Amino acid sequence: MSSVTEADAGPSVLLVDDDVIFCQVLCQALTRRGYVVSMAHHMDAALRLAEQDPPEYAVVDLKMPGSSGLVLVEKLRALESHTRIVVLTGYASIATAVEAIKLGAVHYLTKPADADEIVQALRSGEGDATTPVAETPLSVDRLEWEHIQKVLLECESNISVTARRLGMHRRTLQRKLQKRPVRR
Amino acid sequence: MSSVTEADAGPSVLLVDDDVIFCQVLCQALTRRGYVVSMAHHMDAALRLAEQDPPEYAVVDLKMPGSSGLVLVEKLRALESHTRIVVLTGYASIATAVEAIKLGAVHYLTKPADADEIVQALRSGEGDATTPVAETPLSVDRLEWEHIQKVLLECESNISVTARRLGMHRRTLQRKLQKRPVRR
DNA sequence: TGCCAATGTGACATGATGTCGCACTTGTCA
DNA sequence: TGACAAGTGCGACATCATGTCACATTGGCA
Repeated sequence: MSSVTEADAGPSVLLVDDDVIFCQVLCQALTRRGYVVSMAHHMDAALRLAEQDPPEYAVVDLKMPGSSGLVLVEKLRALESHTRIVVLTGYASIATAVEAIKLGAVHYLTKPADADEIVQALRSGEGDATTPVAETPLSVDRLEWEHIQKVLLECESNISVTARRLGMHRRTLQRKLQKRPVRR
Repeated sequence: MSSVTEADAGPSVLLVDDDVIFCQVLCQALTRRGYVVSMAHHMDAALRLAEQDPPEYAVVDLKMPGSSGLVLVEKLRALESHTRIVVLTGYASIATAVEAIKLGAVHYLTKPADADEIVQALRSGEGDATTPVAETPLSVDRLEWEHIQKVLLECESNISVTARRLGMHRRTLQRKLQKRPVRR
């Protein structure tokens, strides 16, 4: 948890991601674009910063030590409902995307995403039904990933319970969760 | 476009999906659960039904002849903002999921999904709480089997094409098809 | 404090998968 | 009719994923 605060005006943005390097790079990119950036690498630190000075924007990762970034989205919104939050994760799933938007995130991006994309997402307006529909169905691997994520969310991220409900071995589930999701 | 309307009370639900068989099966399942179901297989028909009598619930597919189901979500909400809409699609993506929720859908599911899941989604987060929590989700194997069968059908049983679309090796697909009639 | 459930991780036998090759069929087209 | 492209079924084999057992650690609860 560190903070880079400059004296003058510029929209404030809070970065929350346990990947320190990633944070730093993104911090630079945003600073260069005129944002006043603060960073946190886990939930507690993020909350402390936000309580002290609620940011106008926030970029939060889903996979963090301890609890899910979804919880953070909820808390940030509770603290200051005008904060525009973008979820950014390398472990994206439809289940968490739906949840994130319901909790009030303005957008949901998958890593890798460049700074321009992120800025655009932060400022994006309401939805407008123009998103094209995929032309190919999900691959089996992807479908499995989505299903697992869905059940996992229903089980409040309890891996043991999820494994039992899916009729799969806990060890196997763990291994699948560690891997990054396949595209498509 | 047909409609199954019964005289008495029961929450009304509009099914919109160009897959006629799928619609009929789901219609039966919902009717059995006490819903008053009407069906449409493309947007115009759906809108006509909705204008005439806005439903309390709606289940809409994304991939339909003509325009995207997302447009329909928008229009249904414009017609009657209390309609609780669930998007259900075999061509899911994170982008459309985010868009659907922003447009006001209450949930976003990927096919295959069973009737219980759909009902649960329709009611999710509804005022009077009561989230009965799904008992046993489909096993991963079963899900995979259903998905394969669906795509195989779309590919007119062409195993090579299906394998490519599913991102799996043809040999593997063959083996899977030989083995399972699959339980549970 | 001891118990219980959940988690993260290592190790290992076994089964599933990706990959290549080949023979055979079918439909198209010059 | 022959050449050709695409699909199918199946054998073989190296590699990877899975199920299974074990153990240490953590956090809640009585």
